[in-house]
Formats: sequence, C-alpha cells, structure tokens
Amino acid sequence: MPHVAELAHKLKKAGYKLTPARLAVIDVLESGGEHLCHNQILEAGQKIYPKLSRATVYRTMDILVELKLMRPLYLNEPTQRFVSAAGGHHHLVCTRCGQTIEFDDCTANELVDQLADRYGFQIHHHLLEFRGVCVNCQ
Amino acid sequence: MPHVAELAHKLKKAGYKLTPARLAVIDVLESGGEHLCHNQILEAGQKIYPKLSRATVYRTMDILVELKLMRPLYLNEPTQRFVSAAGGHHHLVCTRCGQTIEFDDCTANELVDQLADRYGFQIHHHLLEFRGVCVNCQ
DNA sequence: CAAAAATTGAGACGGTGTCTCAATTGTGGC
DNA sequence: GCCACAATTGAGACACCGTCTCAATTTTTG
Repeated sequence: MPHVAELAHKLKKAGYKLTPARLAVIDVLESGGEHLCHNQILEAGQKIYPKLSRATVYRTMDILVELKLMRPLYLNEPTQRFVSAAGGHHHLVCTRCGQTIEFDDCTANELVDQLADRYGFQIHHHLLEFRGVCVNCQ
Repeated sequence: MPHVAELAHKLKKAGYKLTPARLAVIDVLESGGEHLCHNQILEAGQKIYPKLSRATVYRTMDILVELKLMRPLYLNEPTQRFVSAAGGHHHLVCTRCGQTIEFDDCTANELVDQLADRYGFQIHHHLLEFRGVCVNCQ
C-alpha cells in the first residue's frame, strides 16, 4: 500500500507539480482498498476535491505508472485496475464473488530463465493469476 | 487450435442449433490465429457470412465459453480475447510489438496446492503471463 | 509584474459491450 | 417434404469507457 508522502514526494522529485487534483488521487490510492479502477479513483477523489475530472485521473495514473509507482493490471475484466508497484504481483481471484487476494510467493523464476533462453526474450516482469472459488462461496 | 467439426458437434450436442452465423464464428476460430478478440472474429466472420452481426458474435462466444470450449483472457489491454480451452494457457508477451507466444510449461502446480491450503480456495485454473521484449525488438 | 509553462475541467468523440425487438430460420413431429 | 413453434438473428439504441482537444486557470520564472 502506497504512502501519500512517498508518492507525493516522488512525483515532485520527478518534476511534477503537487496540485490539489493530484494530491486527491494520491490520497485515494493510499487510503482506498486495493485494485482500484479509474472510476473508483475518480469518485473517491471527488469527495476530497470535488472539481477533480476524469481526464485528470487518467493523466495522473499515467504518470504514476510511468514512474513505476503504480502497476496496471486486468483481472479478467475489461477494466484496468491499479496496484502499488511495491506490492505482490500475483493474484488469487474468486470467480464467484470477485474477491481478490494478492500474494508474493513465486516459483516462476526458473521458468523465466528457460523462456528467455528458448525464445530470446528479455523478460521484465510476470504475473500469475489463479482462479477458483473462495471459502465463502464454496 | 479448435476443430470446426469438434466445436460444431459439441454445440449441437449441448442443444444449440447449428446456424450459418455460428458456423462462421467457429470457422474463424478454427482457421484464424490465436488470441482473437470479438472484433477480429466479427470482421473475419463477415467474410464468410456477411450478415453476421456483432451481437451474434458476442452471444456465440458466450456459449463457447460457457461450454468451456474456449477461454477468455485479457492480455494487458481492455479487450477480451479468446484461446482454445485445450491450448496452452500461458503467455509471453512483447511489450513493444505485441507479439504473443503461447506455451504450456508450468511449474506452478506446487504453488496451486500451497495457495489452496493457505486460503481455502478451490483453484480451477491459472494463468501465467510473462512480459518483456522479443528478439526483434531488442 | 508580466510572460511563459504546466495543469486543469469540461465536453466532444469513437469504440465496446449490453440489450431490446421485430423478423427470420432451424428443427423435430407429422 | 412440410409445418408450427421455439430458438436465433440483425439492426440499432444505449450507456459507458478511454482518448483527445481546447480554452481557462494556476504556477513558475525572469
């Protein structure tokens, strides 16, 4: 989970201005749950800074992704969501209720090397997604 | 890669009618490349059966997914794409040119058990996605 | 203080996925 | 082969999403 101070500081350090709109977005990211999408960020952000507009949310998220402070992902739906770049990148998704658990364990590192060899790819990152039914929904 | 005959047969067996529209969609799935999205299926399908409509493509794909003959996935973009349910479920994506290689190797099976234990999930399937730069784009 | 640069909100726009509805079509029973 | 009925269809309406433009505002700089 990102910290307001940290995100804000890095934004400023990268040469971006700390405007109320951007601070509202950052605030939402810090206090809101995980896996927020643009719309959720917009709605929550407007409670903090009512003038906040959709375009600004998109622009701010672009910056945060560019600076590798947040990471975009698609959890089996057409909506882009965001997680802190620091957090675990792997997911356990309940296909019934949508609950998503994030974890870090990863046994894919050997596989990364194999694939790099076989296909000549430079692999930068990877994502594991497990899908099933959670305890409550069984 | 699915076979027309096979998909068509299973559709009929499940109680669905074999209409020209559905056959066109199936034909595209069989002959077209991998990772097709609705729009690509529509365009290719209309070359076979010009009256084919967008709604029918969506409906047919819903059925095929329901019957577990095809599998939907999102490759880091808001567009849903489809792969044969039988094929490999893991991907190597070039972030520069978009080329996607599909493979089957999987070292995640131990991880599946661990996660099932830890979180009480019944895990049905999983997806690995590796992202990097392919030979040509380096 | 003035000019330039960065950022913004509002709204237009094209594309996508969903839905409705009247018209058409495939199928099993005859 | 034909018929009646249920399934299926295409067309278009609709809401929503992501992108873009642009004029207005704010911030920084000289």
